[in-house]
Amino acid sequence: MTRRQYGQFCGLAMGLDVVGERWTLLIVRELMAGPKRYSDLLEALDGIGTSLLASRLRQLEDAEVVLKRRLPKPSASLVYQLTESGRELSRALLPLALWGVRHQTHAPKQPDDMFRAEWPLVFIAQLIDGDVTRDARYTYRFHIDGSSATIRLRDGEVSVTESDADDPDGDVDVDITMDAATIVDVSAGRLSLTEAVTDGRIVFDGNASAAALLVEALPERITIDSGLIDQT
Amino acid sequence: MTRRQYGQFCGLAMGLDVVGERWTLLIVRELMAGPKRYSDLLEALDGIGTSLLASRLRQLEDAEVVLKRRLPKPSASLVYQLTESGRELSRALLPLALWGVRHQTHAPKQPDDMFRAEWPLVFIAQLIDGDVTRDARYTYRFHIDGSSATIRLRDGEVSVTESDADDPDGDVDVDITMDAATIVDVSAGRLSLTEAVTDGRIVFDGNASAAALLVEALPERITIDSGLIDQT
DNA sequence: CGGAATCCTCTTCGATACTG
DNA sequence: CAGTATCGAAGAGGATTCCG
Repeated sequence: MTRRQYGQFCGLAMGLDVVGERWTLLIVRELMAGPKRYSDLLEALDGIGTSLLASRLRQLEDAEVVLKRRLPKPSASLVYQLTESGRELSRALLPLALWGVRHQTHAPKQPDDMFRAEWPLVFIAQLIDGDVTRDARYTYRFHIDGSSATIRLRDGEVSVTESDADDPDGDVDVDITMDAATIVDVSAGRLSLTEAVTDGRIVFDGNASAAALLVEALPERITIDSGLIDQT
Repeated sequence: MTRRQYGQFCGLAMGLDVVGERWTLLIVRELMAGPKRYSDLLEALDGIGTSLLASRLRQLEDAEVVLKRRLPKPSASLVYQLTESGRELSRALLPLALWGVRHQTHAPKQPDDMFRAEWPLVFIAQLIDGDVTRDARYTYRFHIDGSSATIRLRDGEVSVTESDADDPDGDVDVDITMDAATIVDVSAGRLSLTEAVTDGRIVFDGNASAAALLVEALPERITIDSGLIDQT
């Protein structure tokens, strides 16, 4: 069984041969918030159908975008995670995600739309200026429309993970609360970060200097070019 | 008939709801080389099938990524072209295309792979540094594996168009010849521009200072981050 | 002739059921 | 928990036909 390919000698077409099918890039997005198990993916990607997920994961493994790994001792569960190539792909998705949120926000939020706090955060995390956060070791827990996710700054690295809202996890420095419409307005550049804060649409609670550092490390206003600015 | 949507309140998912279906992004890539007629698109996108092309164009019009326009007087033919939103999308595709060419070049080139000189050039043109070319008015004709395309620098703007190799078009300043493997190696960063020139894999013929300007305006070596560097 | 709509076949997707 | 098997529905590919 040979998958449908475009048969074009072109970077975009070759990329789409690998990650252009339905659901594939959303699986990659899920794994941008750390390694996940098969059933985590199945739960996050409502509607995917179990055999299609299995098939997509196999394709991504074959393309060396994703690898399957058995977690050490206590858990011993199988997880899927991004390879180096997968992480490079995830950086290439930021401009596309910013374009999508900027041009394609139909209604503010359909009542039956799915939403997870990690979805915007894996992209916004890419906008954090590493020079500003180089020596910081802070943990931010976001609460957005009933969903929670955590951004950690460690040794100049930024990581995003999902989190249960009532997970004790005592190392949280700042709790940040907003609704889904707000983070989309900010992501689309319709609302600047300070506007959102002064309007009370984003509420910080906890270590004030940690909160200030995060605001300083993010662009004041996200533009379509934010994803194009070199972050080295 | 309601199109298949992901139903997720996420920028990437919303973007893919519009441009994530088969062929859609390749239609956008075609229009990055200027307005084209229906039958031009049908010819360039081998295998698409006429009714699918019509349907995709209608979706892109509805999403205001593409618009249909009647050309003035003499030709009076219908052309499709990118809107401002479509041009922003095309900028967001550069990192994805660079990822694709870097990680997914299977064999050097399958003998039955389609190829057009404009395909790599619409992306490479985005890497041209506008500060360097601000006052230049040069025309470069590329000849790659039997296919030709033209890059024009005008008033700080860069445009790419397809061109018939034997089109007289007397305003060409430099002819640039290479094979498809070379431009892919350069795009993937496996070969630097000066290496390619000194190895004779890229041959310039014409106005030497125009040629030197183009080389100066391009990155010496294309990296996965080249698409992420702000070009303002 | 350019720009499609129709029809038919084949493939892919989505959902449910089932298995190691 | 991590998938495979199955099957009806939707989408894609190719040829032909239609319209202005």
